[in-house]
Amino acid sequence: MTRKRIQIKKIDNISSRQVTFSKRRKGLFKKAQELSTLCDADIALIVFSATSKLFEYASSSMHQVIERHDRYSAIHRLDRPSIELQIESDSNNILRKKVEDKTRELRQMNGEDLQGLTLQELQKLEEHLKRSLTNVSKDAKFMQEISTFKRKGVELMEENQRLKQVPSLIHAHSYRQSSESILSNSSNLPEDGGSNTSLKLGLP
Amino acid sequence: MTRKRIQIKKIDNISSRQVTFSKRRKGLFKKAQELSTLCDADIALIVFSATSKLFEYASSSMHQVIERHDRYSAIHRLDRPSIELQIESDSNNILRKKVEDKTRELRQMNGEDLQGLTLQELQKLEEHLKRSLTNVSKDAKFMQEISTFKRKGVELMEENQRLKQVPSLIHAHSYRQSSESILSNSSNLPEDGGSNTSLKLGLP
DNA sequence: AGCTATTAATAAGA
DNA sequence: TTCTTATTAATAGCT
Repeated sequence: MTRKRIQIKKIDNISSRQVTFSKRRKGLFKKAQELSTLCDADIALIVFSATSKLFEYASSSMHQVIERHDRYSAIHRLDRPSIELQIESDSNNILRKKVEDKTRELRQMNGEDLQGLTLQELQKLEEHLKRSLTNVSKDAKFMQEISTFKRKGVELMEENQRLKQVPSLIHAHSYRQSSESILSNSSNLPEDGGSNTSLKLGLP
Repeated sequence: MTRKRIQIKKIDNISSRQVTFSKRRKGLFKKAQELSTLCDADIALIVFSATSKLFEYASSSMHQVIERHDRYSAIHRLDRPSIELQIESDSNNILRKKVEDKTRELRQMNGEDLQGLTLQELQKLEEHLKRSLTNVSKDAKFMQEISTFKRKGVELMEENQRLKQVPSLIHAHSYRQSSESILSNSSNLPEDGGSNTSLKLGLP
């Protein structure tokens, strides 16, 4: 991926090997992090350099991923040092549980991962989403109306400016007429939707 | 690295997320093994998908690397407790940020905390919620149907049991009649909703 | 699963 | 180590 294609075999020259190690290690960790973020994956990456220096990355916690891995690979015989577990199980564990919970909640709000829910829970979720949708739709509609009003305001001000440059003799007459034509023109607002908008102004 | 630059955040669309996961996972594993070969590093990489499937790579043996990692961090914890603290607070901060992000996302999914969003973002959220609601409603309806069918099944079996104790002379006659009365009775299913249920059975 | 237009990573060199 | 740059490698959006 550079000036020249290279063969994937151990780099002979020690200093180039070290340079390459730094660069590629950085790239590898970045990729791991990106995969974790993009795809909601739980990742642990452990790298020992040829000189036995440790570099590590874990999307959640190293211990957690390793534990999970041990559990997953059915051949787990020795328990991890329990002291570390005790220590870890402080604020970190609480936070991790929070992240887990919220992640699940979000997935369910997205309509994924529903198979664990009872019918009642599903119906509650459905109601919840309906309420959320109502809120969001109301806001979206409101913002749409606001932008329409803003546009109208600009049009009126421009019209106003033009009229101020007209000789004062016919000023009153043409002002009234032009304004009316604008108002009756491009009005996309529903009749009652627009009429009570002022009432909503304080809320959303 | 492609047709378009992407933001590094969780991919909304499920199938794109899965596709990206496969592609990038493959890339990540390749990079890990290249680094291992080129620089003589000892590497372990553990990846759990969002659906909890395990993928792993180890340049030597997974167990060996994990053991080595545990030894290393144990030793360095004794030597320099500050490193451990540093790592702790780092991951703590990351977790805290995660909780924060997900909390905000959830609030917005609930229709709260919307004032920071643009009209476009609001409309996207609205669409998102509509899609979620559709998913959830579909699931809920499906489960409702399932439970209706289950109930009917129980009724039919009970009826069946009773009929088996009736003298065989009038057996065929009463069985047919009674079954029909049950079927035409408490059916709350919409006509078309019920008709294609068999097609959905494999999916949810 | 493939195919490319693009972006991202990085080998060399400074 | 860091920066720059010429190239190669990875991959996002499509089909």
